[in-house]
Amino acid sequence: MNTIEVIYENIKKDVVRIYEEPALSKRLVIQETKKEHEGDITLITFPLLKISKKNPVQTAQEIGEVLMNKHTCFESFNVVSGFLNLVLKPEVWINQLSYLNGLESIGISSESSGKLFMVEYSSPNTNKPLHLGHLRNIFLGDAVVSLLKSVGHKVVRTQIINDRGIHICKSMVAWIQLGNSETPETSGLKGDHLVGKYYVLFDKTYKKQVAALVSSGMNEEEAKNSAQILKDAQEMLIKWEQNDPEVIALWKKMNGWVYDGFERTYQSLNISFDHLYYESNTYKVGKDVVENALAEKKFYKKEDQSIWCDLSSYKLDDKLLLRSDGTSVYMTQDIGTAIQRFKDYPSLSGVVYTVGNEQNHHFNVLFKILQKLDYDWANQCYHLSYGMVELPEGKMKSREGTVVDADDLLSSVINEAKKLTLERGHLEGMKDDEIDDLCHKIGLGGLKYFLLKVDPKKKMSFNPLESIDLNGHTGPFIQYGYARICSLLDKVDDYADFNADNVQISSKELDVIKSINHFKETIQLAAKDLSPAVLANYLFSLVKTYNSFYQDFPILKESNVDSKSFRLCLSSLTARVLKNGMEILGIELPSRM
RNA sequence: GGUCGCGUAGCUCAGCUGGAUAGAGCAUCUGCCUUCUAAGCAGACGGUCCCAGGUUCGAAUCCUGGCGCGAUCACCA
Repeated sequence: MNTIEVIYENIKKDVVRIYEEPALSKRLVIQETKKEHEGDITLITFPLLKISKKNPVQTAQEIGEVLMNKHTCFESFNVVSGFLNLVLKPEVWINQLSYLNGLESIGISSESSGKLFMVEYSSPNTNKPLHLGHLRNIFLGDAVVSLLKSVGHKVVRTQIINDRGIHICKSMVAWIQLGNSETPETSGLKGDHLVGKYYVLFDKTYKKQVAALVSSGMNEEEAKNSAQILKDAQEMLIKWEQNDPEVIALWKKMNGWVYDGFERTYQSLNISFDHLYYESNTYKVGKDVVENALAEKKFYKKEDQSIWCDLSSYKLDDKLLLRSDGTSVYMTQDIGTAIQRFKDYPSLSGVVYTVGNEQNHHFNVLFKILQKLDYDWANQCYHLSYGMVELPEGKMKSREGTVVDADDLLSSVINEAKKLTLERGHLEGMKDDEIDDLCHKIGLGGLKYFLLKVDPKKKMSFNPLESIDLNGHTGPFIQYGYARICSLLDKVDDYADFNADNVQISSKELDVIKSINHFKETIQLAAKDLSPAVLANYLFSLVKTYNSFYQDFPILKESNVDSKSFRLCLSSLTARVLKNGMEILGIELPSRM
């Protein structure tokens, strides 16, 4: 039985009964007692004064006496100004520990909610390799998937592959004109890096051409529109939408390279997806819907044949949905994708779009358009917006070459982890491939934790040196705490049940139990807010609390069998919480490091 | 200019639906390895919670107005 939960409920009921005021239970504030005061549970009496018609101290005293008389779980109570602090008997906490220890799966819901969610994340453009910003997206999305699962939902992991549009054509044109038939095999480059190279080459050539036109007397505006290589790309996009076989063949070939490259990166990140959507398919759905809606007069057409959605009722500017040349834009594709998803999964309770906050406006508009199209699921779409990742010297800019490449970053954190691990020299007897595996876990875990510990909606600053650091508020700190517990538990064959009467519980042990007791509500909160950071910060503080206890009590040297078993139980439970929690964040815990 | 977001220690960040003396990590300094892994622990130093009003028993938290930073307002994605 979850004793603590029951006690909270009882306090509520009793206070309601004392004042015979059912509406009270909503206004009651019951919380954990702050460290600096004596007690476990605190009831704040200020909201009750109007009903009790007494001063705060008298009210607290009155309630305290009733609770003490009625229940056996309280040792004592004290009143500090308006705060009623209740002290629980130690055995209540020991019982709670036994209860938690007996749970099959601690913190994670074993019951299904019956709801199905879809989470979209990653979704990179297929013209550039992944960078640091994508990593925040990927780790965040993946952790949100696990959070939703751990509160009982079913989840479909998805990404939309941005495989069409003018940006793809740019790489293709550049490859034809400047590529010398270079392939990943001949160049030795990972496919995504190779295609990215031609995207950059396009940009360089384009700028050169614009500059040439300007120096020959054309004004800049005009030059930007008439550079030959840009025209070539635009022409290619039209051919692409017309299914020109040659263009399609090249497109398939180059996209294939990119996918191979991404797949390799995903593998080393331990990431996978259940269902992929391709813009090259969904833009057609979008186009059809737009045309039908036009016929129903939900949208309108301008003289130049472009099609628009009127959003003035939402105080937003009108939005273009089909260009005058008939090709579709980003928004058209996203409309199609959303519709396709609810067609494929009619029982969806929600779709979460993990996309950077620079697109807040885009999603705002998208959801409004879907409402305008009368889809009843439009309000089940949620934009999980996250802030940009910046470097100490400022924003990442591809033009200035300050973009942090995902593959490079990953291998550098793993190398660094290896260097530090070998320096410590605690791994005697471990094989080389085991060490490599361990260092991958540490490096990747450190990186994930670093990107997840910050509130998603805030922009964050990424310090390459600090991310690799293994001290302080980091993933490896938590991994290390876990490894130490594993090593401790390794040294005992088994530990018996303990007799609660023979256990003297210290305040540090109490802190650990209380902290563990918060695990479930932390997950629920994190899932509700779609914020893995809440969980990440919780796990860190749990390790700190545990370490503080661990330091003071040489568990294996304890002569009292019950005390020893109690502490081992506490340790193993902490390890289980850490394992479950870190798994949700997508971080593996090595049992030795 | 309009809209949205952010502003907490020297730096990076916590602070749940308003609650008691605002917390961590890094950095700096001091202790602790003959004791279960010192990637650790204990302690010191460090704050006008951007500013000004308002709401109330009580505000870092809610409201209004400033200031600062960022994003966005594309026939780019």
